Amino acid sequence: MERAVAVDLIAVLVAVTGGEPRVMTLDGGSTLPSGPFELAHRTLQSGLRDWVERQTHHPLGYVEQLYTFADRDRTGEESAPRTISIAYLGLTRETGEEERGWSSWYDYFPWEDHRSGPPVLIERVIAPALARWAQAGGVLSEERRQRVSATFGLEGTPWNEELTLQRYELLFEAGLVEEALRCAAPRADRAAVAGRSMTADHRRILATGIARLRAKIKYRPVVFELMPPHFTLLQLQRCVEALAGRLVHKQNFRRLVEQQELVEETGETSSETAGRPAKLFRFRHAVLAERAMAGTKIPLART
Amino acid sequence: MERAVAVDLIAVLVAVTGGEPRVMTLDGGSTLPSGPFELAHRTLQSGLRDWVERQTHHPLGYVEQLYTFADRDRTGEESAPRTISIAYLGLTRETGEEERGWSSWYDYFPWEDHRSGPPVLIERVIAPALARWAQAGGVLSEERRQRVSATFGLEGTPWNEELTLQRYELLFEAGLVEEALRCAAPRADRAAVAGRSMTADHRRILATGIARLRAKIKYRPVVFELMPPHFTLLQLQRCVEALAGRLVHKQNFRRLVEQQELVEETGETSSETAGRPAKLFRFRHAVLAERAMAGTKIPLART
DNA sequence: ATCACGTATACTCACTTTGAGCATAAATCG
DNA sequence: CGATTTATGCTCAAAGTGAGTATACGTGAT
Repeated sequence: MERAVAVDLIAVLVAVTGGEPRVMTLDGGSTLPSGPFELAHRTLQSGLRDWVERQTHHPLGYVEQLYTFADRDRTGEESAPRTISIAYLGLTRETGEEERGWSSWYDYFPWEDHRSGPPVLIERVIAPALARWAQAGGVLSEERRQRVSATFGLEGTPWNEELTLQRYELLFEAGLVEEALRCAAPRADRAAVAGRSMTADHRRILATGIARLRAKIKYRPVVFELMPPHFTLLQLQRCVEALAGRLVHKQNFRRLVEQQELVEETGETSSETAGRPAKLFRFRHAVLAERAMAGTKIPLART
Repeated sequence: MERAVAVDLIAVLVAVTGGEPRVMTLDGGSTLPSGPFELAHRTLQSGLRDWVERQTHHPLGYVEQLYTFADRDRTGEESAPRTISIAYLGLTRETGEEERGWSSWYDYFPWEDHRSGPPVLIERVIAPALARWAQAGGVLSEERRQRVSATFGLEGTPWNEELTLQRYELLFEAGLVEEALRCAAPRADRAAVAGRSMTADHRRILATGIARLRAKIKYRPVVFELMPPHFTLLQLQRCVEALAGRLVHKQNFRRLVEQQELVEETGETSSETAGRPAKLFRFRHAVLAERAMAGTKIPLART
C-alpha cells in the first residue's frame, strides 16, 4: 500500500495590471507554476516563498494556503503517480514590464467577468447547456435546476461573485469544460463550452484561488498588496472591481475606505487621466497592526 | 533530497454533549485521531470519512479540510521523519453514550470559554504573563502589547471569539504553553501557563478547527450537524453558545433562526426542562438546497 | 390554590450599516 | 466656451443589529 507520495507546491500568483487580474502561468498559459516540496524547507509557506521569489524575482507580499488537492480522478491520467498538491495563493505588485507569463484570469473563466453586465456567454451558451444538463438529470432534474440558478444567478437569484469554484465544478459535472471531457469517455452530446483549459486540475485550483481572494478582499485589507505604493482612489477601486468581476458604487467605496482609515494622503495629485486630478494616497500600514483582526467590507453595487 | 514524505490525515472531530463542545481524542486526551493517507482513497475527504467511520462508528455529517501542516520545528522531535499532516474538521451528532474519548475543548483552551464572563484565568495569569513578555520585547514591546490587546480583548478591545488560533500562537511565542517549552531550551522565566497540552502540534490543529468552526457557524447552517433530529430553540442556542464560547441574545437568536427559516416545528413540545414547555423543531433540510450559498448570521451578545 | 421561578414568545426601539441618488467642483479637450 | 470626464460632498431610505420590556405558560413548593 505505502507507495511513495509526491508532494508538490502549486502557486496561484496574482497581480493586477492594466485593469485585468492576472495569474502567473507557464507553458504559454496552460499551467500554474509548481515545484516539489523540499524537505529542507522549514515551513511550507517559506518553501513556497523561496521558490517563487527565486523563480520570478517578484517579491511576494501576501501568501496564504489555499487547499490541498489529491483527487485521483482529476489529473487526466489514471496511471500517473499519486501526487498531493498543496496550493497557495500569493499576491504581488504589478510591475508593468514583463507581461509574459501573466494571463488574465478571465481567459480561463470568461463567465466570471460581470464588470460590464452579465456576459452574453452565459445567456447564450452556458445557461442553455446547463438547462439541458438539468433536464437530463431524471429525478435530479429539479435539484440541478436549483443549483444552476443559485450558482449562476439565474431566474431572479442575484449573481454572487464568490461562487467561482462552485460554478466551475458545476460546469465540470455537466461536462462543459474541457477538463471534464478528458476524464470521461467522449460523448456526442458534450462539448467544452468556454474558457481556456489548463493542465490537470490547475483550472480548479485557480478557481479556488479566485473565490478565496474575492471573499477575502471584503474583510481584509489585502488589495493593497496588489497596488503600487501610491495610487488614486479610483485606481484602488478599479483594482477591486477587476478582482471581484463587478462594479462598485464609487461614493460608497470611498466612504468605506476613508471611514476605515485604510489610506492616507501623500499630498500629491495625479493627472494621468482626463478630468479633475485625483489625490494620491498610500496604504496606512498601521492598520495592519491596529486591526489585524477586524473587518474591511467592500460595498458592491446591487445592479 | 527526495526522501519519502509521510502523509497523515488528522481529524478534529467535534460533537456537543452536555452543553460542552467536545473533540474526539485518543491516549486519554493527548492526541487527535490520525491515520496514514492511503493511496487507495479516491479523495482525501473520502479517505478521512472511511477511516473515521470505521474507527468510531459515528456517521460523519459535515467534513471540511482545515489546513495542511508541515512545520518542521513543531513536532517536538527534530529527528522525527518529516510528516505532512492534512487536517480535517468533522461534525457529528451527540450520542449521549460513550463519553470516553471525547474531551471538552475548553480543557485545552480554558481561556476560550467566556460564557460566564471573561475567565479569571486571563486577568490573573495570562494577561500579566503576556505583559511581561511584551515588556521583554525591546523595540518590539509596543507592537507586542498591541497584539496582546487585540487578540485577548484587553484594554477596551472587544473579545473576538474567532481568534482562537492567534491566541494560541501568541501564547506559544511567549513560551506560555507546554508545547513551546518542548521546542526550546528550558528557561527559568518561562512556565506553561494553562490548558492541557497535546502531542506534537495537535493543540494547534485543534485551535485551527475551533477558530474555523466559530467563524463558520455565523454564515452557514452547520450547527445542525451537531444537533439531534429534534430540538428546542434553547437547545440550539446552547449549542451555538458552547461552540462560540459566549452568550447569545435569546430573542435575537430566535428572530434570526425564524427569519431565515432554518427550522420547522415538529408539532411536539418538550418538557424535559423546568418552565414552560418549548416547541420542538427540526432542521429544514431544504435550506441546504435553496441557499447552499447564502449567509446565516448569528447574533452574539455584546457584553 | 397560589406564588415564585424558569422558560417561551411577542413587540419595541434606537442606532448602524448599506445601497443608491443628487449636486457640485475641478480639470481636459475640442 | 461648452462638452466631457473625473473627484468629492451630502442626503436618504431601507434593512440589519444589538439591546430592552412585557406577557404567556409551564413546574414545584407552600
